[in-house]
Amino acid sequence: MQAVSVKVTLPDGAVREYAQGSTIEDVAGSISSGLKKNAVGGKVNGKVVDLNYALTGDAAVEIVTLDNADGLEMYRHSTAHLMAQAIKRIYGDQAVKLGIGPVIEDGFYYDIDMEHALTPEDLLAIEKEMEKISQENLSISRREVSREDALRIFGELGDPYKLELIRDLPEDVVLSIYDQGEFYDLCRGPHLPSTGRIKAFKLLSVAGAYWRGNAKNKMLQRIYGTAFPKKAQLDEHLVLLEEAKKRDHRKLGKDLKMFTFAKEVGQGLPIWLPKGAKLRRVMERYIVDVEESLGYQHVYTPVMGSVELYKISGHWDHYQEDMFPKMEMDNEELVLRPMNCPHHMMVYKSDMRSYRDLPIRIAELANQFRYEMSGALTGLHRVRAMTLNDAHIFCRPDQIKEEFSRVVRLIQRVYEDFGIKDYRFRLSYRDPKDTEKYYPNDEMWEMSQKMLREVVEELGLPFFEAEGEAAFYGPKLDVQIRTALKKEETLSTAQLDFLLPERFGLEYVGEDGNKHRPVVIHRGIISTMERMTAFLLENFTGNLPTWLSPVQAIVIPVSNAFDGYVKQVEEQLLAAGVRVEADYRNEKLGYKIREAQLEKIPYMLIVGENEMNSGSVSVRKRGEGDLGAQSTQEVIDKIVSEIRNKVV
RNA sequence: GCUGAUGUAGCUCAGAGGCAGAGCAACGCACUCGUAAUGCGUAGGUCGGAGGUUCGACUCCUCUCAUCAGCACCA
Repeated sequence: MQAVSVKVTLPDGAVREYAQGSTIEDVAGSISSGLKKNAVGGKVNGKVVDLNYALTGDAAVEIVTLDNADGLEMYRHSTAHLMAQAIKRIYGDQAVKLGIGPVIEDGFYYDIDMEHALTPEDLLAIEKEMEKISQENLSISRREVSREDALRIFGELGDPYKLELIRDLPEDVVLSIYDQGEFYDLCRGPHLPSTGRIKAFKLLSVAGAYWRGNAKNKMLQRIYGTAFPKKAQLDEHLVLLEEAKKRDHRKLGKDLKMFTFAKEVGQGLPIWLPKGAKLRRVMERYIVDVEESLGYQHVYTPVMGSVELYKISGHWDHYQEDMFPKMEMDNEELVLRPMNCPHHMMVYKSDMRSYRDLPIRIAELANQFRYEMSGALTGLHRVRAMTLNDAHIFCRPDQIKEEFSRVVRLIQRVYEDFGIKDYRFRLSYRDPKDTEKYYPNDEMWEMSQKMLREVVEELGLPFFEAEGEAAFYGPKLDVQIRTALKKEETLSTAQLDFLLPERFGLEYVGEDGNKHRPVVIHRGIISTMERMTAFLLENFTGNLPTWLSPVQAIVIPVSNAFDGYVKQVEEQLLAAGVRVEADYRNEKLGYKIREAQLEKIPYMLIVGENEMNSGSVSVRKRGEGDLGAQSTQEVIDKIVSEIRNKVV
């Protein structure tokens, strides 16, 4: 009797036959010996599997090697297991309880629970042990177990976290355990065929992490690491991490004298130094001008408000803990405002509104204060005192779409002027399971989320969706960016709100003479001045476009003999509206150039005898170097036009 | 807020139970200079703060503050 065979379709479309029970390794080997050597697993009908996975029926099969994303993921996952095994060997099987150990972007982590607090030195010892286990080249194999067996096995091991995971898995899920030498772990897999395949890895840090991401649970120790198939790739990655640190706005902000913090002033309270204040002023003028040209009306409202105001809005219920505590004066209770919406509601309410008046766009560069938890504070990204480029658009329901699209166009225009290219739109919905956090009105939520989604789809914006990221009063369209250290943050936001108009009893008189309720769109374009500054510094590594640079040009004499001419050039530039400095210090030219370069000033204008005699300056442009002598007037015209056109 | 690490001159960092160190920056003097660091000199510190152990603490212990990483939070 002939053995049953299975038909395997390869990625190039070729169909081959194999005996039933053939493994991925067999398939790879039948294609080429090189592929067999490089294969670490396979993809069967789109599902990633182990190398020794046996084919039971006809299937589309792809060989997974370390050169593709699936292979790299397996590699890192197996490295996480390798680390767990090493830790158990060093600290004892019973002493170490394992949580979860997933693959993440650029690496992996494993959450563990143990008495001993791991230090950076311990990580080195763990790495050593990992290397040893890799040398041992233990084979990694999968076995499937029943739920009862799994509970028994991890019960005997005394691992409460794995037991909890098993209990929470759906009934119909196939449980599997991966073995490598004496070590085994509950895992869906797949994994590399053996520990010897793991060549280059590094444990990066250890930090606390709540079990299952819940602050009410115990805090475990999370060890982060990364792994690459080749040592050279690992080294390159580590260099990139170092480079990223140099782009950190906290470092650049200090080096470029943009901002500082002082214990004496308080945690998370930024002090804008002259250079940073200049950048901020440029941004503020820019955005106010743009907004006014688009029909926004700027207002000023106080940085404090009565608790009553926030009770009406609902902020008091939701965010009381995150506000600076109330001050009781006379018969009033006041708080530093954490948000400006309620104040702007009162701007709307200050007058009778007709349907003809709408939309009304109320804007403010609004200073606000939030008691961010100490651990959340990060440079200018998260602060306790901030100025938001805030606005509230009050419109009729039939105007939502148009107003929303205007906001999106404004975001795009501003991003173009600021040279922001790398961002993603996120539609932020409520988490329907979280009834605590979101205003309970299913109908309102469903309507506003649907409406927002339709608007965004109609605009043809690429977007992704995120549950549980909405504001308590409504869904948001957020613009997500990444910091130098690859953390995702929201820069711009536009939010659809049916709730606050309700709570504040906002009205307008419609065409029909009856009272109607307007809708509010909350929006921030350049975010807070603080966050945008942080972002720009990182985005440009401090090399701000000329129109945003605090100092746009510096005039440098070859020696003090030309100070008079320097003064003359400086005044010409000043008169043309260029932010200019001159370096009259008695130093060598090379020295002054170096300093100006480190300050990242876009234009250095160098003058000596030749320039003085010909009414010219030698231009040294940031990033381009010495451009030679040019007539002073021409150079000024060029700089002015670059500023005017916001060249980035 | 939680877990851990760190805190020494303006900056970057070394050191260590027995007199506190370097480079850069600052200041002074000389050099008057042509595209990323001229030379010499001077000054600069309650070693984050408080308490304790000790004959003696920057060093060891406790507490506290700040910073950093991560978690949680982010209207």
